[in-house]
Amino acid sequence: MSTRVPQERRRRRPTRSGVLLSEDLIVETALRLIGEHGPEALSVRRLGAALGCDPSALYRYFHGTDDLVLAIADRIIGDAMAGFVPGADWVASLREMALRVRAGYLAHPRAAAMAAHRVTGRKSEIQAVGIGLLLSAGFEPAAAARLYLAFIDTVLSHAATDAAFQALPLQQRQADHRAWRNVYQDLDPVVYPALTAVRPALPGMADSSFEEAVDLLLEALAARAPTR
Amino acid sequence: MSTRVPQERRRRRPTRSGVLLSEDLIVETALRLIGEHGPEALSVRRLGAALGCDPSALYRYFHGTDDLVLAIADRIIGDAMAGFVPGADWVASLREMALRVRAGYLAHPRAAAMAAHRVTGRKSEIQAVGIGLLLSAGFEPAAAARLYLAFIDTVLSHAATDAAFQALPLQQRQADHRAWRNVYQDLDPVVYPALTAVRPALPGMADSSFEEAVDLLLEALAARAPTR
DNA sequence: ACATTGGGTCAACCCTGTTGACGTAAGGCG
DNA sequence: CGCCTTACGTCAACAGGGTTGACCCAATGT
Repeated sequence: MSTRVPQERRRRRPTRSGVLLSEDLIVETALRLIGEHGPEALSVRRLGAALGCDPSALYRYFHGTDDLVLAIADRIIGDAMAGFVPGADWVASLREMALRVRAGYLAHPRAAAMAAHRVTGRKSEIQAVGIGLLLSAGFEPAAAARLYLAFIDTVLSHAATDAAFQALPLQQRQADHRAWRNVYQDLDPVVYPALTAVRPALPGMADSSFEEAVDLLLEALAARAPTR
Repeated sequence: MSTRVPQERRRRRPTRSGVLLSEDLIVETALRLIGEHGPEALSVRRLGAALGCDPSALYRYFHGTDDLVLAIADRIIGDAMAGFVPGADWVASLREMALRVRAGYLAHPRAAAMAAHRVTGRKSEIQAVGIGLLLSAGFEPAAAARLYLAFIDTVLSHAATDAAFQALPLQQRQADHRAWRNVYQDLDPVVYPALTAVRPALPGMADSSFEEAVDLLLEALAARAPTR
């Protein structure tokens, strides 16, 4: 689960500035902090200051920074998938799941970039729905599990990369952008004749290949589906 | 490029302990440090100690930690792709590229996990070769660029996720592993009847879905290829 | 041989996560 | 109603982090 200090909490005591701490409040404040001032603005000390409590008070709710990050990741995925119900069309349903995951990450790019590589309970819940969709498509249980894992791992990874790029400071994003362009301008047309033909068609860095990748995966899955 | 302090460097002066600093030596020492003692062992101070120089000396070669990380990422990708030449079979060539990228990341899991989300010059070099392969497959230039971007982005992202998981401390890896299993054990068979059928077929967390995902992508690309 | 300056060193600054002791008030219970 | 326990907010301290500016020495071009 998200919280690693799972004891039932009674004995609430207001902080010095009158705030009643809670796991939810901490996670929400952390998300707000990250969203407003960037991912490096999240520190135990700053979070404590934003909450109006001593930094060490947070250790009553989370075992450490890692725990907090996991809770944040859980919250992001949970929000993104809230209210999702798979439909009759399994391909369309898988696509919607993928788009929801990405939307959730991009809604909190900097938080997602930090947390995306950790497996959490919420992420696992997604798996239950997804494997069911592939079973309904006629795949054998073993194949359904294997293929869905490949699908969702790819979606989560790709979405994480998108989020990580969005999370970079504008300066670095532009520098990375420039790096792409420079490569093509500096390359020798004799060595890479193919590239000169492509140059005008190169996609801008602003675009993401996420949807294209999802389409490719879904095409391959549909082609492999037994009943058609 | 990797180094953001690109001035030609003359005036070499041995350090107090007799070592001649260089960009390469620094990157190699950093990789060694990370490989031996984990990613959190990489700090300017420790790196200085390992090199036998004052920590601040490193700022003559890299503008800061971020620069250093970029240089490390560059080195990893460069090493992985060293000596690669695309063959006649474009599908096989793309697959080899994917496997090389992943192998490179897994060779330095902790370094890759830290650096994987940054775009670097080396990564761009890969693109030149890849787009050429898709052009040779008969794709239009615009489609070739778009599809290859989707392919390589996915491969890099997925490989980064794999590396990030390998980079986790054993304790956390096991905890994440347990989280997966628990979800299935705790789920209600009435709500998720599909899952109970799959349970014995669930893949272990040790396995990665990387190759399966690459196969799916390549299948979709082959199906879309004009000349076949 | 000299002037220039690259670059290694040192000290200092302020940040970080984390922990142990401490005490206060909230809640259960008689 | 009032005591006792203990959850939990607070405080102080520690070790470690990145980064910078001043300093100065020696390697280099002339």
